[in-house]
Amino acid sequence: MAREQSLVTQLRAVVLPALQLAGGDPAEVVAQMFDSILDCSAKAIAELKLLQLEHSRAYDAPPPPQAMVDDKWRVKKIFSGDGENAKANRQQRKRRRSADDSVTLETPVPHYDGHQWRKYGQKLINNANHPRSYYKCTYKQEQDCGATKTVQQYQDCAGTDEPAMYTVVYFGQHTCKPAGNDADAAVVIKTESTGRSSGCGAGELSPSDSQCSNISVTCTSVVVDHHQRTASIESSCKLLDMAPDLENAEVNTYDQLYDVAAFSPLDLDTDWAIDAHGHDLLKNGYW
DNA sequence: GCGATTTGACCGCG
DNA sequence: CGCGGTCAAATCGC
Repeated sequence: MAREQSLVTQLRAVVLPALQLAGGDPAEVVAQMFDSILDCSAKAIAELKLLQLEHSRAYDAPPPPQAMVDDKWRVKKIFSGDGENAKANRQQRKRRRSADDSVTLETPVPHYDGHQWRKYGQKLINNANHPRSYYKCTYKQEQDCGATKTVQQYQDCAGTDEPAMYTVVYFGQHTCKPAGNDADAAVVIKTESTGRSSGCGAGELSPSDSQCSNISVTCTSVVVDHHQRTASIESSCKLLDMAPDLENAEVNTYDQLYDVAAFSPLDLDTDWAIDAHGHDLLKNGYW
């Protein structure tokens, strides 16, 4: 995947200048397509890295979630705490990160890692051109999930064809289960017309950010059930313009299944989970 | 109105 | 004392 990403980036650098010389709209459309391809591969890489991390932790005597959280944070002052003083309460919560137990990832699309995050801070860091953003798991409150991450851009993309690159550092481990996720092993491919570009997941990036693709998507929902090896199109969408006979179609082979999926734009903002079939593929080295 | 983001203040650590 | 991480009130936006 990394190799593919590198090659696409190189191809982009070759093709785009030529198209821009020719002038016209195609250059813009092609640029958006390249961005979308890079978005997809970066998300896949991020997901695989996280999965790899979770696997390696599973084999390395995983501590109970709460113990992990407690080990990760060091609290210097513990106040016996009748809570009479708001400052004292805040001090009790003050913690400092340990460099251990963190995973660093470099990616042009820092938000597509399969989890939902809430931004809680932004800070200018010494000797850095861009601020660092701080995120915690959306489900921290409800499910006491201790996962956090920081995102910092380290490569300027202004005036170049290179995509902006971000350093993403993950701390802690997700103990949450995203809402509305059934135990069912079906893969749900869901996209919707939000007007928001596919490249701007958490809304952190400015509209001018080069990672934002302006390709609009109106496909609303495709459900793929690997158990029954069927796919049904749940609502009409642009997908049907490309393949009108797919509506309510039954797809009986995996090749057809993936053909359907290939027409469907990936929703990179949605939580993704690898289903049982995916785990089999992983186990057998197909990915 | 409510959830998410922004931003200045606060705090611990080195 | 400076830096980085977190908090929480203010603000935004749907």
